[in-house]
Amino acid sequence: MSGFKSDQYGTCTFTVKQACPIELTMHIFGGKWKGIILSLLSQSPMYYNAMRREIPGISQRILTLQLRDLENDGIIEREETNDNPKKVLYYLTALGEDFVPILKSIETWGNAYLCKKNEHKRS
Amino acid sequence: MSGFKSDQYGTCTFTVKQACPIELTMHIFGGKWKGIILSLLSQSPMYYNAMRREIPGISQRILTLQLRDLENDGIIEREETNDNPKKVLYYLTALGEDFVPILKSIETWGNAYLCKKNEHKRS
DNA sequence: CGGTATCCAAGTCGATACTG
DNA sequence: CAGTATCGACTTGGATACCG
Repeated sequence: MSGFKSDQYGTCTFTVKQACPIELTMHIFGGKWKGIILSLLSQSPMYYNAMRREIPGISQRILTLQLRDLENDGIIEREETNDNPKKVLYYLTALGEDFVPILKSIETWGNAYLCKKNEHKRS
Repeated sequence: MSGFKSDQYGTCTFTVKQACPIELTMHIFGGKWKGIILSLLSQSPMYYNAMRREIPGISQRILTLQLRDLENDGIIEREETNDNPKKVLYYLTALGEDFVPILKSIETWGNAYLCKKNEHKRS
């Protein structure tokens, strides 16, 4: 992806009219871990450390980065508790909820794809 | 994305079971121009140069690369004519066709997103 | 017409260490 | 607990030139 900040998409000037929102959406959800994050948050709101535990292999830096991206793009929101030390709860916005059905279709397609590939290997 | 070749996904070992096919799918369709390419091919099969004309700003190298990716992942196929000079027709496979409805949902979501963002700017 | 080859810039991820 | 800072590695995309 090439140097776009989310806010710049408002002035997108593609001549292929319908392609632009697709690229935008793929850019928003295309981070390496964003699918996992979204599918976790689609089940219930979740605290930062709970997410880390549910996503083995992700580093603190990367989790924070991806969460910031999603927050800046209006897909999730964060809410700090008053505990000490504080905890931060993440949850989907309405915009994020709207994407969940699409995420499910994507998951379904991916599973079908894996099946077909495995068929190929066996033959 | 991190060094995965498509074929390696068959041995994916994520503990978050459902997240893997999502990441796989986003990886297959996540290239910068793949959305545009797919939405063009969803309308009709298309020759290489016709695609170039319909996607202003893409270079030959990149178009070829993205087409190769999609071909290797089983989303599109190519067919050379016997003309001289030869022409190459690209078209969706069944697997690719299956993704078209999802692409439409993604486009719809993206348009809704752009609307909301523009509302924000005006207020 | 439909590509390759080369070379470079930018983006993205990751490991590690440190902090309020 | 939930980050930030730094630095390095790899991937992706782009400009340009050339080829069968």
